[in-house]
Amino acid sequence: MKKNKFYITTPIYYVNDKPHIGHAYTTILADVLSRYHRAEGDEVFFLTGLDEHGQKVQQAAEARQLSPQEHCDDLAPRFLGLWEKLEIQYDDFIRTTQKRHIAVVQQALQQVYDAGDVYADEYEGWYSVAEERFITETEKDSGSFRDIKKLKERNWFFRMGKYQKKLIDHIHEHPGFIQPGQRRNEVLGFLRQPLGDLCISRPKARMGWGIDLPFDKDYVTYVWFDALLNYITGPGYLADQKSFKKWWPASVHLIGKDILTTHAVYWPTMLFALGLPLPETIFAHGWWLMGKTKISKSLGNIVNPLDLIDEYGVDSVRYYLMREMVLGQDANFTMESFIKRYNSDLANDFGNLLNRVSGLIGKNFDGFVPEHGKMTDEEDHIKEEAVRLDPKVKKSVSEMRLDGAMEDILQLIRQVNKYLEYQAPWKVAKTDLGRAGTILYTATEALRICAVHLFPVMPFKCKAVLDILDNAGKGTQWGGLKKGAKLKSHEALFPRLEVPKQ
RNA sequence: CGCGGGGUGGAGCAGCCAGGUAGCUCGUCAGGCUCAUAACCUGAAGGUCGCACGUUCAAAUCGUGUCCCCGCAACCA
Repeated sequence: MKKNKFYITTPIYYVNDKPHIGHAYTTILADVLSRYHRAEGDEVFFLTGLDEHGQKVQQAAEARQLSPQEHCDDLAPRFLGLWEKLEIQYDDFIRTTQKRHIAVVQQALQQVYDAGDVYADEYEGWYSVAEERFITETEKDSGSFRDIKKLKERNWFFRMGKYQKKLIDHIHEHPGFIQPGQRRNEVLGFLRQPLGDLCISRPKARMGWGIDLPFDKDYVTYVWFDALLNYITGPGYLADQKSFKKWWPASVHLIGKDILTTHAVYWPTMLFALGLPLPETIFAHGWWLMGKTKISKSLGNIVNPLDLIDEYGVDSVRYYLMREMVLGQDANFTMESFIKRYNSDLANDFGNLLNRVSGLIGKNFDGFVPEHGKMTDEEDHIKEEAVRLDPKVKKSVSEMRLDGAMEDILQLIRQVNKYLEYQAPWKVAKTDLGRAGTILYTATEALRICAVHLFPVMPFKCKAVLDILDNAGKGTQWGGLKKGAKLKSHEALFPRLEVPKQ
């Protein structure tokens, strides 16, 4: 089903540290999905940003002897720099210290307060002096916290429990609300127990880096209540009604599995309290585990996948990340698997196919894409598969199965390699140039279609392919290749990586 | 018995919901081709689908039990 508007978000990243692979993965995934939707003609709004309040930020700033704001201002460009490097085409970059966001948080708080969903109460629990925060009973029992004491503190609470039934009903009525299904079950399991209320304040005496509660100046807002609201600040809640109405509710909140509860429980109840519709989908992906990467002398001691970008190009890293992580599962990052993917998929199959067709067309047709003659069953079969690829990829993308989409495309590329093997245009050309032309046209057109489908994942390399094919059409329909187009000479698209034998 | 997910040839996954020849990628071995980035193509070896019972003409697929791994379990991004 085609939608006209697609509003996708990443979490806003917490700036207590430098950006890492987890941030990069979620953001690339959002970018790839955005690009697929744009390619389908959808209007897209892609929001990402930074979560800059809270205790951890305050502590990180103190450790560097900076003010919290200075600390954030210093880290923000690092994220922006990485997004640039990763070719991320976001539409808006939000920082929770921006005026527009502070205004939304305070007005939202006031609204919820006025509606009677906020009350003050004494909270008593175990407090870790070293960590400067309350810890859970489980954490206390784990014994990994020293210097703990019972502490009683007055705080403001949001009546989250009030919306428990409504949330459960919503999840039941909207099977796609929390994905994958496994996570949905997890949330439903969590909601089987009574849902308590949420503490949404922190006394300034203890933690001052946050947004003032509008109804009590001695407190700042709990960081999650602040952060989640970014999703409505972005499209213009309270500031630009027209824009907000156009974009909200979000199509997809992409998140890591570690922040499922906040997004699937806190956030929806907050939206209920604000009288706003819920996002269509909250999608929790898995984690990148740093597997046992063998250290190879010739490849250097690359331990951070982000370092691969400078070495092997942003496109191959984007491809690897999209291809290697399955749906909502965890994935292992290893140098071996990266090289394997790169060589087998990108160098041997994709890049090599380009060389084959461009080389053959160069030799036999002076580099001009030949006219195709009569299509035999073999050509019809390739064409049929190329046409079928479009709905396949659309389906995989709509289900967030980027690994499946990549595999679908690679299957066609392999099939074209096979087709060439059987048709052997390098032989046919000697006796029947017309027939060879038909074969090469078919292979090249199929390759073009694959490049178009791979474009959202590998924008640089796929643009290069289309350029080599003389500004070939960007459509996924058969026939986008210009007849008589002059192919450009080129280097290997993905030079094979040599791995020394162990 | 807190809730949930998973255990499939050397590795990583699909198949399970709607039972009926166990599929894909990588790796290994043999062969072919030689247009191409020592790439590409074909074939082969390799799995009692964690284990045990049960339902059924028939189970990786449904049910029960059991072992192992993992995730979640509220104020912590």
